[in-house]
Amino acid sequence: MKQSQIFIPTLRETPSDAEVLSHQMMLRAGYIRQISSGVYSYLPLAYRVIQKIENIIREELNAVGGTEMLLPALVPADIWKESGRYDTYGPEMMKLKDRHDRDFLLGPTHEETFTTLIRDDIKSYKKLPLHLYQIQTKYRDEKRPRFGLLRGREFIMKDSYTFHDTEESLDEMYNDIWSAYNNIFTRIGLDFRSIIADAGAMGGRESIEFIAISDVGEDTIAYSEESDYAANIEMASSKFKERTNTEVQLQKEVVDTPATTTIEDLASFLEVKESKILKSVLFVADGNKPILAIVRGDHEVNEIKVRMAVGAETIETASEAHIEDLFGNIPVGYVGPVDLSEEVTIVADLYVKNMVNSVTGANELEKHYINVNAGRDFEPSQYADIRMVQEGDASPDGTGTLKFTTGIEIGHIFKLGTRFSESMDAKVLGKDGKPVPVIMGSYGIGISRLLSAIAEQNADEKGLVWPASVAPFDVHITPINYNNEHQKALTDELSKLFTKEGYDILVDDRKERPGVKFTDAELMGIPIRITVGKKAEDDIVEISIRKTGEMVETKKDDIINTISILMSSQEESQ
RNA sequence: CGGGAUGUGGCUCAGUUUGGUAGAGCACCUGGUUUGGGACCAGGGGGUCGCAGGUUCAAGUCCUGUCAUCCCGACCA
Repeated sequence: MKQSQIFIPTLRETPSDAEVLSHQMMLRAGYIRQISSGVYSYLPLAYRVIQKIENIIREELNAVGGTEMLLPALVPADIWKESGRYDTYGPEMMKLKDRHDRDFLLGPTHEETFTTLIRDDIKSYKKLPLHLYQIQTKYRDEKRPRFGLLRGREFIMKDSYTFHDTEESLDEMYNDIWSAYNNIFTRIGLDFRSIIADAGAMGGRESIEFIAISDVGEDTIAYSEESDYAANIEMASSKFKERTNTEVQLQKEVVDTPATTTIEDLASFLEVKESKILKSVLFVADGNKPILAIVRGDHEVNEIKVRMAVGAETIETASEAHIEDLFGNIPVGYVGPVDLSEEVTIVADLYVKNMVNSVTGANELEKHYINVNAGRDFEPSQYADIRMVQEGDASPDGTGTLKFTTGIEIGHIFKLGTRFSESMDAKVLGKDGKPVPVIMGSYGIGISRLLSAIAEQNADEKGLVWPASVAPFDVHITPINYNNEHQKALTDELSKLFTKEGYDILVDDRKERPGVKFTDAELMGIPIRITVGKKAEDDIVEISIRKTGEMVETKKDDIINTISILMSSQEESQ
């Protein structure tokens, strides 16, 4: 393909509204343009990368039994009202009305639409399992779109849905898709991790997130340096060692503790370590059940873990009004688990088991108890892991310690169970002739976000550096002077030869000076560049590798061979 | 939604303090000279200064409102 015929508007300077490297480079290299906050046009180069990514996804999903289809992005509100998400999904949903004043939305995800389809057309377990997927534009009215394609309001997503009559069938397909995802991200050349994630948000029970490691990522993950354990920080746990504390249990006492509403103040006032204090945080589960979560003073409560421990759908920190209701008019700093009303469920972190003679709020203004012991002075309804892990904690699998890193969520798979089939009444007849709700899974890959993730991991100060598997072209031929007859003849000959061999070729036939061609080529980031210059008369050209900057001269007759060696070493190095 | 910042030609920005009727570099067009790392010379096109209202003889500049974009946070997944 000739460069003069493609729309590649490169910029010499960095647009002022781009902060992160991938965004800057994709703008400068002529891949994307912004049309509105979080809404982008994909120019020809970006679209070629997208198509390459899509084809890798198709190959891998088709290999595990998926079939591609396409649903409308425009969704009638009715089916979202059926599932209950029309009211709960929130302001991220792009809502609109048609001329008859009927409610519609632009799909942020498509569980409802797929479930409707299956409900109406699948009546027997014999038609299951089924894995359907689509590649489609999704809409989420994000509060704060950012970082170019990383968090957009309109974005391209691959979403799969699977339908099953048994849990075993779901497990099997979920695992197949999990490994397909690993293949996809590996082929794309990403440094990524699959991590344990929170499935609660989608109403499911098990979920894995795929995270591309990156400094600009919005997710924090905890991982073991010595094993393959990795989890979203909200889901991460650490290895808990129960110790038998030989310290003698002392008599509980009330002490005056004026103006000590924080753990820090209390610790310095009483001259004890923060780890000697019981931290109490009041939550409200499912809108009405008060939960008092207890963790060690130097630990933080993890809301999601509390929610899971008590088996609640939703959880939030209690409002001041709620606290006053239960404890009277005292600051939260004086709240504690001793002598609480039956109404409040006490959940204690595992580490509380190791604590003896602790300090805790006396539920009275400016007073704390000292020498409080769980089991004697209060009885938690359960002990559970409800703390945020900290860097340096032991990995839960016993191998290595936990480190934190940030990353970009590029894929997410969920075992949904019957969350949607029950609310939307999607049932099939089982072997025994009785209707059973269809068991579902859903599986997403953020395709447009992948562009940014790849670019973040593969750009340098000169521009983008695409992995060979997704590069918009395989080889970039830059004749120094396309008007020179030798150079033109050799360029055209090589172009034909490569095309015949199955390579995607971009020829810079523009009447530009060499410096312009080279800097543009480096911005665009095609893996291999062939420079046709003065030695064209002798059928000699230069091959340069974008990633390493390495450069070799080669004769025309050896070129296919040389390139295929270089390409395969590129693939391997990923 | 809270905090911060910015809107002047396609891009980067100056001009706003102190009001006097819009500028530079790059990009673009024409001609010429150049041709292995963002060339040079000459000529040229392109801007209701985000939008609306107000003050004033006069507004890019002052006032009020509004919209948009970006960053931090919160939120969401």
